[in-house]
Amino acid sequence: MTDFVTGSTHSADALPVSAVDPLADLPGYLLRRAANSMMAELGTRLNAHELRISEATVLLLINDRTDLTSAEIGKLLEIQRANMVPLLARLETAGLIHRVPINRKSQAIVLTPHGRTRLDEVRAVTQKFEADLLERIPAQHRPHLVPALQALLG
Amino acid sequence: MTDFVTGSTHSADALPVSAVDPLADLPGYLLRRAANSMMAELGTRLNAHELRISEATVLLLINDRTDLTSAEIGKLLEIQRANMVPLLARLETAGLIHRVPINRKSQAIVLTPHGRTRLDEVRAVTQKFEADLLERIPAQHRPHLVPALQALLG
DNA sequence: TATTGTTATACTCTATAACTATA
DNA sequence: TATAGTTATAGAGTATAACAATA
Repeated sequence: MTDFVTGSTHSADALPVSAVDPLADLPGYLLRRAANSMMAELGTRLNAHELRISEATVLLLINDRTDLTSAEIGKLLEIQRANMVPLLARLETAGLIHRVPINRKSQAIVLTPHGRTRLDEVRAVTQKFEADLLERIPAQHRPHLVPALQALLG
Repeated sequence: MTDFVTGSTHSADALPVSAVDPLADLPGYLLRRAANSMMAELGTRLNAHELRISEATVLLLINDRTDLTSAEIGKLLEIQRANMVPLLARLETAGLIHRVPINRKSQAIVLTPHGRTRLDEVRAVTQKFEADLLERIPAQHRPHLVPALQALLG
């Protein structure tokens, strides 16, 4: 059998992970491995819609807002101002967003009609993904994940 | 005040994160953000010891084992065989590991005496880091984090 | 035939410094 | 003075294809 996440092929009756990998009980290490696995999975699903995770995240954040600037999106998503430039350029080239001048210095990033349609696809993908992710977690631990992760963010 | 993890400067009495960031309740999104924040923090701490996270992880895994090959380390840590090459080259150049031939095809990766000394430093850093990470999580959620993350790995 | 170690390459995310134009 | 948008660049992690040598 092949593991859904890791792709490893240990049999089900093998020793616990920690016996073969002494790091497998460390929360920080697990956090990185789990995030990498889950983001690889999400990336694959979004790739079918020709979007990167960062691009889909921007679409979800903008939604119907018409007041967000590039710098504000970056702050909310923890993306450097400089790194927003190529990201938004790709979304603009794909016809998913357009720029509405606020003044001569700032411009709002707004979804185009096509962008709104694509956002509906993104929402379907991410909702399915989030549901699948939660289903992998045993019920008794499930309600604790979001609060625990939020605590790590401050 | 500046947040330990995110570096953001929202005041303590601000609206809940989900009010300003509609993604803040999604477990997958939180998983990525939390992992990024924590790994940035760990990276900074290890940087003081001139080690990357991946390098420190390899040292922790090898420990006192003398039977691990590059390919096996890669499988355990989910690092591609090809990406192990520069990683081990850096550790070898730094005098932390050396290679012991197993046969004419394979070679074991083993810590040097200096590597063992540096591993002790790494262990101190990572144990402190893991403890700090857990302390950030409210007590009622704390015991659920590791099992939940392990479930995401398979 | 399958695996080990390796080279080469490329993509993504992330980070910093610096510049301009405007608030 | 501070901020918005941008350019350029670099570091780090990750991924694939391909090769020679050996199990």
